[in-house]
Amino acid sequence: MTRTSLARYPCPLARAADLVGDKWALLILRDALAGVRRFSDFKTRLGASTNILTERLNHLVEAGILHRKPVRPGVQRVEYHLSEKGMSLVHALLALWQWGERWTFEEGKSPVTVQARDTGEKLGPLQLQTVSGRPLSITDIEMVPTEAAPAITHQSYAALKAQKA
Amino acid sequence: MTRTSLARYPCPLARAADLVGDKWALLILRDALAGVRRFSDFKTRLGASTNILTERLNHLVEAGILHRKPVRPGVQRVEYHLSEKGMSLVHALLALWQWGERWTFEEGKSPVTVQARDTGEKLGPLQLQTVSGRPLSITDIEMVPTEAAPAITHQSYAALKAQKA
DNA sequence: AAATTTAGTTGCTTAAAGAAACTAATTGGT
DNA sequence: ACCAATTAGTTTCTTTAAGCAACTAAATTT
Repeated sequence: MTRTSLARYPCPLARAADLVGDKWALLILRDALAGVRRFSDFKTRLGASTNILTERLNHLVEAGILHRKPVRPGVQRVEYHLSEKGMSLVHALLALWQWGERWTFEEGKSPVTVQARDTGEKLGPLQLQTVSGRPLSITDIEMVPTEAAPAITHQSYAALKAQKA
Repeated sequence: MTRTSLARYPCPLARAADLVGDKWALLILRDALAGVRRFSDFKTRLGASTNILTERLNHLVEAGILHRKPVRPGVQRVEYHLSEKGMSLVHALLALWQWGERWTFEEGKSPVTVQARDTGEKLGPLQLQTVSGRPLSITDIEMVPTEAAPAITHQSYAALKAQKA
């Protein structure tokens, strides 16, 4: 009865969810993107207990999303830095952020917001587009299997559960 | 020792994470966006046990993300439909999806992808922009407190944990 | 050099995840 | 119309993980 791991599911969303689909992980990433690096700072900002925080940070490090770096050379105390892989979660975090502003606060009542660094302008919604830059609306897209998908697509994902992490 | 609820945290991301920051919720939403409506279809596609699925669907219904609708008038069997609130999670889901394609599969090996419905073109990355439409890169943005934020911003979020859901 | 802060580890308790077995409506076949 | 199968759950039980508290060893401050 081990906990279901989505790491091997043949779906990008499932695999992403396996790594960051968790409340604490999302909050850690929020703070990391805001520049937080130290264990104690994460702790006070999140309010999570140390064992939980330790475990989540280790997971994110194993996943290559965070990097452990000595605070100064020669010393074993570490800071947690975002890797490129971690940085590129901004879009997802920001999308969730904007959704949260729209649906979990009254209009204009969000206590903290994201804005353009240079002019302070508010952000608009993330724009869907094709690789060539043609803008799309949310009804213009569809999920389709690729050539890389053998029989699995039309099978049940349940079969995957045989292979636990 | 109740589980920490993020529902009252003064942060849009925390509140969003409270509602959808969970593996099963994300997978349910993925399938809902792909057009799945029936309990049994969710079950076979997710491979979750029925009690878990029941609980998650109920949560999403309570949160106003899904709607329960009788399959036909006069009958008590229901289908789960996305509300507008649910639909507007597309950006977040798609951002996670794209991150998953980039970082959890080899190039071009994702078995299922999202594309433009009309031409089948691949999607490009979600584009950050200001309300006026000026494109921004991920380093051009910053998190800032608003006027709606009283003293709380510089306090620890830990204090919030006193108020459990 | 002593006191404090930082970054954890260990042990314990409660809550949630997961499996399996069961039930009541609804639907399909003959 | 009747019986079998499917659908949408509920209930019970076991295992895993969340959360708290107390402790420890480096590093930093005074």
